[in-house]
Amino acid sequence: MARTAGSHSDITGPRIRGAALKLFARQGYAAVSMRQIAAEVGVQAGALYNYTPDKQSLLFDLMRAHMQELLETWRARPLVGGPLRRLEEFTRFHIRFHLGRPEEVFIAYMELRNLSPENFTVIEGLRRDYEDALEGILREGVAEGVFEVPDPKIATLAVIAMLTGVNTWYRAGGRLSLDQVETIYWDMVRKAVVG
Amino acid sequence: MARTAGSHSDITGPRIRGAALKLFARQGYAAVSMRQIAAEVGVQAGALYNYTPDKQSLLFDLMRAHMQELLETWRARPLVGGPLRRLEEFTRFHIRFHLGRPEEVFIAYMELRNLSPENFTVIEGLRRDYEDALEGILREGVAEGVFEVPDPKIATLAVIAMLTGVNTWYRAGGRLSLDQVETIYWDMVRKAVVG
DNA sequence: GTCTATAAAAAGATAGAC
DNA sequence: GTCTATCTTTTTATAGAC
Repeated sequence: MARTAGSHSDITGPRIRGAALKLFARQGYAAVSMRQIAAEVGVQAGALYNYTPDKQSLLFDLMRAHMQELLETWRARPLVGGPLRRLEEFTRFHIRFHLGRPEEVFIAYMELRNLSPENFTVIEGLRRDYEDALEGILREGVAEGVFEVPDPKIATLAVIAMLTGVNTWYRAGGRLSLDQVETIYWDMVRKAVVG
Repeated sequence: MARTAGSHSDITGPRIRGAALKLFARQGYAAVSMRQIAAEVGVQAGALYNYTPDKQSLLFDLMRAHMQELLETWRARPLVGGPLRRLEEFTRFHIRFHLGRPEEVFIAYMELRNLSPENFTVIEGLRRDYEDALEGILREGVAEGVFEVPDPKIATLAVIAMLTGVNTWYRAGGRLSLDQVETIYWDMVRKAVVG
């Protein structure tokens, strides 16, 4: 059955989000024009407005989808073992998830200031939920005497900053396998929080 | 002695750099216009071009000055003690220096992609020099058997990422003093690299 | 749903008066 | 050294034909 000429609504939407993801990650939200996004997709700029009310929504939708997937993927994992085992799970999960989505991660960290105030509040809430997952593990470990952490909140932020930093240097096909990288970071995380 | 009307070359230059620093840090390089910078200084946009050839040079000069001051301040410190002592020095120095310059640090990390290729190469070289300072300490500690680090290069990047992360949450006048923050991070760094 | 065309605003940078 | 004025380009977003 022939498709109506010019009708591609089922694929154009995802392609627009994909183009925005790629371009925002490479050049930054403010430096990317709607025309560039349209050119990447292969349509004219005006057509974009059938899929997004404005440029801001494009950014917000990307960031929200990323943060929600991060949270839901973590929460869907089976809860096994004590704090030490779960901290290792978190460490390896965080590295693997983030290295698998470098563009989304880059945008999520770099473009917070380009969100409208209302959108910023939403994304900050999701980020906070994710941090709470790690903080819960650390507090549990402290309560059980497994971890020695003077300030669980700061340790949470320090560990996440350290782990996320892997995205700045890791490239697939490099000197170390993903599993080796996970193990090296887990070694540092474990030693840092175990008394 | 009366000054020539409209002549302020000795103070306008620094004021332009200060305004650019503030605005680039808050809104991002691409989102800031030359007119905004001029308004912040209290001059018209055209006057800026007496002090900078273009917007790109404004960004580059800020980043280069920051990285050079970071390197020179570190190198000016007396070299005392063994690897453990020097790692503590580095940790406390890094936190104190970075928390004292939140805007410069933010720009140095967020605006790399807005540098021209040639300017990017220069800044990356300075950043690499700074990383080498820490890597040297770690390698020395490994050689002396004080540190147990499977991969000094990765440990360098991990430690710097962790320490720089303090800028995302620390605010003067908060629950913890600067010295307390330094001590908490030093505790984690020490444990992470000592076998 | 996509196109062309355009409105309306803002951008980087320059020219020339003072 | 700073100003006003302007050139030239680019921007986001919309209107209306197909």
